Amino acid sequence: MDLQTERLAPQAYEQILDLILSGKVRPAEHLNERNLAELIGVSRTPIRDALLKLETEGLVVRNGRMGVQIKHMNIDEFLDALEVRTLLEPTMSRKAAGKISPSLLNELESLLQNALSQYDASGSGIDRKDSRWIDDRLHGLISEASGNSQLSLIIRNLRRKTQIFYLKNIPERAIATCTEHLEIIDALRLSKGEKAADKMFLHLENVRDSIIERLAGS
Amino acid sequence: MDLQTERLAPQAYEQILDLILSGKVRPAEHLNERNLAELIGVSRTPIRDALLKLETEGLVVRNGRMGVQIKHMNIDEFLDALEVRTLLEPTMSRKAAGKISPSLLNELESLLQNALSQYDASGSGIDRKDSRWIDDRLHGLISEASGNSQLSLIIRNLRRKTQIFYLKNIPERAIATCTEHLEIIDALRLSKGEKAADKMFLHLENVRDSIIERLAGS
DNA sequence: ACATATGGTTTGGTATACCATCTGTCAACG
DNA sequence: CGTTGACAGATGGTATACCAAACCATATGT
Repeated sequence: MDLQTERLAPQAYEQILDLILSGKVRPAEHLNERNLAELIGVSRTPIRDALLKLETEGLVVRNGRMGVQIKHMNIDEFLDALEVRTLLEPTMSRKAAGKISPSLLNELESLLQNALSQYDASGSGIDRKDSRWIDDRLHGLISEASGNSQLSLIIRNLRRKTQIFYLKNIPERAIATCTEHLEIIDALRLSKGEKAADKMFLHLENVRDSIIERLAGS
Repeated sequence: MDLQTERLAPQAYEQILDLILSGKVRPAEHLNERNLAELIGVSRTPIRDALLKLETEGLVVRNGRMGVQIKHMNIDEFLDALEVRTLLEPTMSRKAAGKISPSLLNELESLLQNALSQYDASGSGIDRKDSRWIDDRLHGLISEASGNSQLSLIIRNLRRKTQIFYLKNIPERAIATCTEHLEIIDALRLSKGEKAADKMFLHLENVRDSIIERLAGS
């Protein structure tokens, strides 16, 4: 194998995480360590490290000798995670207001405007990978700016769990998400912490409602 | 080795966790996999599994080839964790009120009364191991009763992090903690969610203040 | 035809071998 | 005496060997 200086376990982790969050492997699908090892081109050891980490993060479950599979999130667990996010992310936004740098806000705004105009042009919705990347960047930067490291870690983990659930989100929600995010950015830019918290709260309520509505319809 | 039916990694995890939380190994002390393996009587593999899990839970840090050590929590990280707990645990208590069974409340109350009378008798404070066990049971049962699985997981992890920090807590706080916990239990027994949330909030404020005061004094 | 027995295959858990790198020490040299 | 360089030991990361359990499918007996 290559140099030890570039550790293999983190790379395996990223690749497996991408398989999960991009929906390339579906919940209930069984993975096994040897196949993953061959796929990624390393031995079982880094794969096990990665799976172990994913397990303690709650993204996969390992069923004894029945292999590992993506954690199946039922609606209750999803709502639980979203409820905690609703407790934390408005507070996070309030704390971030006035601390996050204008240049970062500009970057976020242009990302969002870009996605929106891309949608107008194509009419075919926003690529989910792009959408997820922008979401991660936005929530990530805001949580960093909030200055509470624990908050950042927890929210990142919770967001992944909710992402697993709505892998096939509705295109219209992607648009609404953009505009709601823009409102949050506006509030942050004006250093209006309370308003940012409100907007974040409403955003999460909308996410919840759209999921509930979608499940009721099916 | 023994049967595979009893997996070794979880046992190693529990033992190492106890070493950490009981203060048998101090922050900054270096651990290495081979010594731990010999100490616990298994090979390196289960040890690595356990350390990996502890790392992703944020309780230890692994510095490349410089071994692993208990994560050193500075005051800021402690306050961050406690701030998140202050956001979550009152809500948890509110949700638990009216759901937690009276028999569990009775069990908790007798545990606390027991600890208090033991203190009165000996005058030498409450054994830290007992104290921690009661704390875990109380917060654990309440978070379970809240019905939000994600909340339980997050709070358990946060509590461990704060526990690492105040390993040598002040004996008087142990007493105050008991009485504050009893107040929370009372509120829960009367199904007064709002009061339980208030009491939990005050409890966490007191924890924070006592730590800050103690650090200022030294 | 159905239930049970059985052997072989697959899988994760554990142990161990190996390697590249880091650490620490000691000696040689300025 | 101080600095540096090299060598030996130790350490974590990775690969691999091995095992017991679980699974599957075929065979066998009733």
